[in-house]
Amino acid sequence: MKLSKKSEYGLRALLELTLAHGTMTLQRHHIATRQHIPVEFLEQILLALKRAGLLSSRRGVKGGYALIKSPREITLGQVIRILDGPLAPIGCVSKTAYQKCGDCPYAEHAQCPVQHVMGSVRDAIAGILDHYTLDDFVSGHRKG
Amino acid sequence: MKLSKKSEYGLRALLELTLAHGTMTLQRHHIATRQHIPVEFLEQILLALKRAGLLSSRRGVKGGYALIKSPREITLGQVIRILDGPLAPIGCVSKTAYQKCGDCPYAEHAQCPVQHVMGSVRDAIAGILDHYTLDDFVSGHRKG
DNA sequence: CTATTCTTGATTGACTCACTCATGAATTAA
DNA sequence: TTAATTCATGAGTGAGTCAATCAAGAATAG
Repeated sequence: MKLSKKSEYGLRALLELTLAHGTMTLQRHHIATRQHIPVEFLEQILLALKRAGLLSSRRGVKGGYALIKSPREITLGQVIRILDGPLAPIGCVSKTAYQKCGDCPYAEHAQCPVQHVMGSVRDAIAGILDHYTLDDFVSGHRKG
Repeated sequence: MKLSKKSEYGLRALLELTLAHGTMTLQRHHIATRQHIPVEFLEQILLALKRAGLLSSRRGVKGGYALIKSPREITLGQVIRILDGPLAPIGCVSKTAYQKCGDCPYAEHAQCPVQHVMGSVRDAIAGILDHYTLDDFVSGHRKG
């Protein structure tokens, strides 16, 4: 039930990129110093987000990263799935990365009590994170 | 965002103990074979649950484990906290094990956007697991 | 006393987390 | 064209966690 540093850093980096959206590109060291994130680690994160299609990048002197899509189209759920994998607490209730549980004696029947309650937990988590956009994320920040 | 094997096994073991509640004690090998759990690993789990006050145990020939409290008084939230630690996805939103985040630039202001959304996630998870008792757990199973 | 069962604590191998480093490729300014 | 800057790729590392496994001890019933 834990959010990794990778995802936390990723969200904080996207916060900066959302604030800069439309006006400028941000360099990794800029994001790193503003958000207190180790640069080399941040780099992996930004590249993963780029490969997933959320960011564009340019190399060289005036290079940097920028959001490709609108902050309203990117949800925290997407971001966390990219960086941390599925939201579901257990593979057999994941909708984006289902995995049959091998050792569970109820595996075949779909009457597994663990599966039942963990399904609700998954839905609750996804219900929040898949409807919370980067735009919501920064507006909470701006207002606060 | 993941449930450990330890917690999963713990819940499945408690399922057996709940079904047997009031009628008999169960031995670890019995639980282990019925639920396909490695005995030695199960042992650690049962002992942790005992230390936490959920189970009683007896040694010797007619020994075994039994639930101490009523299945209506034990929630899955309690169990998972014992075996896996806090439900909160991040320390700074945990109610049972709060921890200030060290590197977050918003740490002091309580306006941290990550904290805000993860607080809702924590509440959603705890809202389910802290109201779901062992009794609910097995009745879903019995009916299903 | 003996077999059974829980109890305690140590140990293990594989894996993941959170970085860190080294090297290469693109871009721009001089 | 050269040098400086910045992203890109991939490998490596140390600490720690997960999921067991093992060994030796203590209580209980018969």
